[in-house]
Amino acid sequence: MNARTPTLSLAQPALYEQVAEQLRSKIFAHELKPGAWLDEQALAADYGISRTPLREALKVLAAEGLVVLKPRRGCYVTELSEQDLDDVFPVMAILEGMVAQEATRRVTSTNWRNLCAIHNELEQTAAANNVDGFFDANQRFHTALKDIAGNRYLAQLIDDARKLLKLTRRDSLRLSGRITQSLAEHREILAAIEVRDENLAGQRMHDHLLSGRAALARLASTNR
Amino acid sequence: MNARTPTLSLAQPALYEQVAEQLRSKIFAHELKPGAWLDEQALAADYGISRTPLREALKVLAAEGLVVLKPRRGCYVTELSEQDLDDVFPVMAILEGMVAQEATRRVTSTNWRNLCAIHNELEQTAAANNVDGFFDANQRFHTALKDIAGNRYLAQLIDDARKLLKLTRRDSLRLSGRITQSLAEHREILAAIEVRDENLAGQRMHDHLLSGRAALARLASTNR
DNA sequence: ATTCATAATTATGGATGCAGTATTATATGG
DNA sequence: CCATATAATACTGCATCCATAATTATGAAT
Repeated sequence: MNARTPTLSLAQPALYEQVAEQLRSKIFAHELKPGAWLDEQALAADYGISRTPLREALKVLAAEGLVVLKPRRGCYVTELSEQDLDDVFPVMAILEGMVAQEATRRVTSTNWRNLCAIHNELEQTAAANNVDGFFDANQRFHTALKDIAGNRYLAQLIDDARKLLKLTRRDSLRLSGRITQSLAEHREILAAIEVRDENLAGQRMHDHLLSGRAALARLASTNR
Repeated sequence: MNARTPTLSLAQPALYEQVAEQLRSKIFAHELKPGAWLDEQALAADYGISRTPLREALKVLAAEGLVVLKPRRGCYVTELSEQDLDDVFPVMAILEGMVAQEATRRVTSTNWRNLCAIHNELEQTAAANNVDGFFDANQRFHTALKDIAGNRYLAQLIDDARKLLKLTRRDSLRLSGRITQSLAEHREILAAIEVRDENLAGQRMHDHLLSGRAALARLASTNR
């Protein structure tokens, strides 16, 4: 192995991957709404590329569940039903619970300080009623736990599930009182980690996720 | 909607899907071994098709984790490390545990009779030391539970994980004594379902999967 | 003989072109 | 005026072709 052949290729990702990422952003931003048809040649022309890499990108997105490919009929952005949410959320709750459990087992003093730092941001953004800041810190808290848990497969599944859930633009944190409740739940989770009670931490994280689902359901019923 | 436009298209799957399925079989049969390079034009020539649908199939397999795509360097069958197995198995144990729990909650008398019928096959094939028969009935038992649980997302994750595990040809059931132990565990799971103790059923299924992992690990150490 | 540089070969990534099927528009009959 | 049949259009799916990067083979120099 010499300097000329970088095995850890920092090479730019393939074109189809770049396109897939662009499309993901468009889907998450609801620039491409659920149910919308993806016009291959229009998109290809848009990006100034041919249909070949674009179609490969669509295959990837289909595997992630973000779009559905109807043979001979084209590609459409996935529409999540309430039933789908009811299927995905409990699974995600279990998986996030497992992360919390595993992380509690493996947490070091360095990790712990980092978690506390992020939690402080949660406290402060919540006090300032800064929803976006809370959302961001919340995301980083869960990411930090995944890193501590150290199970790449588990982390992958959770990331995939989160991508799916992003298809619904609804955000439970915008529900009145939800931030306060979410913060309280986080405090309890952190407390369980502090005393190294892995089962309790797992259980509380699990319930935390389901509590988020319930909030989302309330949001759905008020929004109609 | 008229007879001319079958919305439930029974149309044959796209070529890239057929190819993906063919390749999956080859990978599972270890005709294509972990680490092996997939020669695009050779395979395309083999199937008598062009490289385009073949490459689309490879994207799908990559998303499933069965192959890895190295930019500008080609496509290789995924090699699972022991670490990967240690990551995947606990997750699968959790998921299968959730299936058992959910199925216990929803099982009907009809379901129950079906489960018992399959379990009887387990008993008989085990008594006859029919490993392949036991393997098959075992598969159908788990599938039946997934159907009863009725969570499509959960079922999908488990199927994906099982595909990954098929990359290792090792089969814990071939380990001496494993069938007897597996059968005993199944009996306990069934008993928990019978008394509708969902938590116990989930716990026992979880442990059953981990017991399978342990057997696999023993197999790995004896095989070297 | 071994190592490095250079040339030839080969494979991947992407673009273009074409056939077949879905969809839409048009026309004809009731 | 509406429904059905037919024609026109448009898009998907696949094949072929080309450019570029990677690998291998060849040759020269130490």
